[in-house]
Amino acid sequence: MGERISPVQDVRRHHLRLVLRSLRDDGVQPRADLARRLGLSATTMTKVVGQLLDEGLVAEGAVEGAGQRVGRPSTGIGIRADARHVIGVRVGAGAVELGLCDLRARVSRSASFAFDPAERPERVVARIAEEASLLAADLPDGRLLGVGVAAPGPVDGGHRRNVLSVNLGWRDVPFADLLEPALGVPAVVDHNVRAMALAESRYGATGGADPLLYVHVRTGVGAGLVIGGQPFRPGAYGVTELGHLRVREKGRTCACGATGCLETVVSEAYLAERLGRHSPDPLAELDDELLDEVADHLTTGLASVVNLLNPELILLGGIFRTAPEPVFDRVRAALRAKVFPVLRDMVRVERPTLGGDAGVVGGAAVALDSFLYER
Amino acid sequence: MGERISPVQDVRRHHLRLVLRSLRDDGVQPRADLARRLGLSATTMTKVVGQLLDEGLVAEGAVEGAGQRVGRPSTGIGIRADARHVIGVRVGAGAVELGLCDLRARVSRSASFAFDPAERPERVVARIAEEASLLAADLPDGRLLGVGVAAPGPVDGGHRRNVLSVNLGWRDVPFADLLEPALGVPAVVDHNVRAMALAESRYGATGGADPLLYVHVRTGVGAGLVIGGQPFRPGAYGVTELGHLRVREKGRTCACGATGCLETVVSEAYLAERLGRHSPDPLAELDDELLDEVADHLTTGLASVVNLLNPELILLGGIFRTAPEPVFDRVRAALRAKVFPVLRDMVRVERPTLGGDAGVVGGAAVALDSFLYER
DNA sequence: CCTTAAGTAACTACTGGTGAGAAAATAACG
DNA sequence: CGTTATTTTCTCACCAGTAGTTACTTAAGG
Repeated sequence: MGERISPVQDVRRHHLRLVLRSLRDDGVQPRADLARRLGLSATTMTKVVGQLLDEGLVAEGAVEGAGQRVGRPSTGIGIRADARHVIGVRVGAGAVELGLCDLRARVSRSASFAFDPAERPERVVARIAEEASLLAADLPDGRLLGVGVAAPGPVDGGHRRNVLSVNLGWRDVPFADLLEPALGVPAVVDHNVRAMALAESRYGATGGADPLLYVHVRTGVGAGLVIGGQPFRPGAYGVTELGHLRVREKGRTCACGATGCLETVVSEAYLAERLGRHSPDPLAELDDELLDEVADHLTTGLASVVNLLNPELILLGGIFRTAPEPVFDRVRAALRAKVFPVLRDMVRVERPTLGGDAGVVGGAAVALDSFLYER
Repeated sequence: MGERISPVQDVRRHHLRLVLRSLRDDGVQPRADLARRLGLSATTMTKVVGQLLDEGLVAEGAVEGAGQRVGRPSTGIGIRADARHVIGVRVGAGAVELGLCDLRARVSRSASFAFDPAERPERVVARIAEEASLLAADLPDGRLLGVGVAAPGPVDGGHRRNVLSVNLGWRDVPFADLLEPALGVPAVVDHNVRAMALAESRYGATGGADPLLYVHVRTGVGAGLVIGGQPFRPGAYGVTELGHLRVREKGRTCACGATGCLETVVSEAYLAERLGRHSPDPLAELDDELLDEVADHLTTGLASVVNLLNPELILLGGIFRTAPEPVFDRVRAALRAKVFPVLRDMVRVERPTLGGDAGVVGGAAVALDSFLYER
C-alpha cells in the first residue's frame, strides 16, 4: 500500500504519458523528434524513453523511411502494442460483448453472452467478470491494465457507476466496485456512445477531427462527443441528449414526457412502423419522401449540435453505418441548409471508421485512456 | 530576454496559481487549510505563501471567526485585491467602455467613448489604448497586469484577434498585437458574452454553478458558457450560436441564410416591431399572448442547450436583465416542459448577478484569468 | 504541565536542463 | 580513395530547483 511517491515524480509520470500519446498518435519516431515535439530537452527524452524501455512499453526499431539525411542516424521508438492489454466490454440490450484489446485497441480475442434484462444486474456483472477472466487467462501477471465498460446510459463523475439505463431498467449499477475485486485490476465505466466517439478519435481514421460527434441510431438516438481531445462530459450528468431535442412543433409524445423529440421520428422502431415491416437495413428501403422527412428531422437536431458545439466531423453509426451512400448525401445537403454560415464548410458527415465492434473498442479506449495514456 | 527558468519552476508557478484561485474562490483561510484543500504539505504551503507575501499579492490577516479551537491559532491569508490591476474593455456597437479593475474584478475607475462604426478599427483600438493609458496613469510601475477585451464576435485560438464582428463590419482585428506595444502590457481578447459568463462564474454570486450559460439578448441573441470552470470554446471557431438555432419550422429568413432562427423572433428589434414602438424595457410591455410566444421560442432554443450541455444555471441578460419577474416565471415554466426529465430539476434560470457593466468586468475577468489565476 | 494544532527549518529524493562529449552517418577535399 | 570536417542523435556528469519527511518551535486550551 504505502509506496509514497514524491510529487515531483508526477512530472515524470506526466512526461511518460506525453511520450506514449505522441507515439500513439504520430507513430514511430526517434527520441529527437519526440523531444522537439513535446518541448523537452534531448537529455530528458533519453531518460523518459529509457524508463519506457525498461517497462517494456516501447521498443527501439528500424528508422522509418529516413536515411537520406546528414548526421548520426536516428533510432525509431515505437509502442509495443502487445506489451499490455485491456478488456473492453459492451453492455447492450440483452447482450454483452467482451474483447481483449492491445495498446492500439485492436481486439485479439473476444467473447459474448446473452442475458435476460429482468435478471439482476449484479448477476450480469458477475458473468462479465467470469468471461473477462477467461479472456485474460493467458496473460502473464501484471500485463492486464484494466477493464473498460461501455454502458447504455449516464455514469457518475468517477466513472464507476452506471447511473441509469432506461432500456435495461437498471439504476445505479456499480460496475467498477463489482468488477475490481473479482478481477484484481482497475475498472471504469462510461456512456456507450461517448466511448465509441473516443475510440474513433483515438484509434479510428478520423484524421484528428475535433470536436468529433458520434451519433448512434438504433433503439433511440444516442450521441457522444470528443472535444479538445477529451470525452465531453458537461455538468453533473454529462449527458448529451441529442435524441430528445425537439425537432417538430407538434410531434408525438416521447417517453421523456416532451413532444416532438428527435427520437420519436428517427429510430429503428419508427422506421419499421412507417415501412410496415421490420428490416435489417431500413434506411435502404425508404422512398424519397420518407427519406427526406427523416433527413429533415435528423439534421434539425444535428444543426443544433453544430451551432452549439462546432463539431468538425459527425459520424453516423447504428443503422446508418451500413446505409447506402445517397442517404448520407441527403443528410449532408439538409444539414448544410440549417447550419450557421461559417460552420457550413467545416462540418463533415461520415460513416464510422471502426468496425462493428465499436462498443467493445469503445470500452477498451476508455480503459486505455484511464490506465495508460491520460490523467 | 534570456532569463531561463528551470522547468521544475513550472510546478511552483502552478502551485502559486492554485493558492491564488483557492483564496479567490474560498476566501481568507490559513495556510493549513490551503494545504489540506490543495493536497500539499504544510511545508510547501509555507514556501508558496511566503513567495506570494513577498510579491505583495496576499496579506496575513485576522483569523476569520475561528478562535474557539484547541491549538495554536491560525493566521488568515487573503488576497490583497488592490495589489495589481487589469483593464477591462467592452467593445459594443458604436461605443467602448473601459474600467480599471482590481483582483476581484471590481471597477475602481472607468471611461467610455463613442465611435462611428464606419471608422477604421485600428483607429478605434488606438483610442482604446489612449483611454487605457489614462486609466492606468496613477498605478506604480508593474502593477498593471494587462488588458482584456470583450469583443462582439468569435476570436482566434490565441485570444489575440477578433475574427469577425457582424454588427461592426469588422474582420480580423488584431486587438492584442495593436494594444500590447501601445501599452507595454499583455492583452487578450475574447467573445463578449463568453467573457460575461466567465465574470459571473468567477466573481458573481452564482454559487459555483457549473456549467453556467449566459444569454445576452439585445440586437441578437448571444451565448457564452463556462464548463468545468473554464470558458467553453469548442473547435476551431469556438462559437455557440444559440441565436441561430432553428425554433420555428416555417419562420422568416434570417441574415444567416437559414429560416426560423431564434434571433429572428427574440430580439430588441423584433419586439419593437411587434409592439409597434421602441421601448427601453420591451419585455415589461408585452401582452400575455406575445409573452407566451417569446417564451416558447426562447425556451425551445434553451432546451436544446440544456439537453446537450446540461447547464446548472442560465443567466438571462441584456433586455432580460431588468425584465419583470413574471417574465422569468414564464420562461422557467416553458423550459421545464421541454427539457429531458433528469435535467428538469437541475437547471435554474436567473438574472445576472453583476451589474450593468458586465462587458467591462467580463474583459477584466478574461485578463485576470490569463495573467494571474490560470494557465 | 499536557495536549493540540499551526507553522518553520534542515535535510532528502527526485526532477529536468546545461554543457561537454561520444557515436555514427554524410559531405568536402586533397 | 582516404582523410577530415560537418551534422545530427544520443548520453553522461553536474546543477538549480521543487516538494516531502522529520523534528522542532510557537501559541493557544484543558
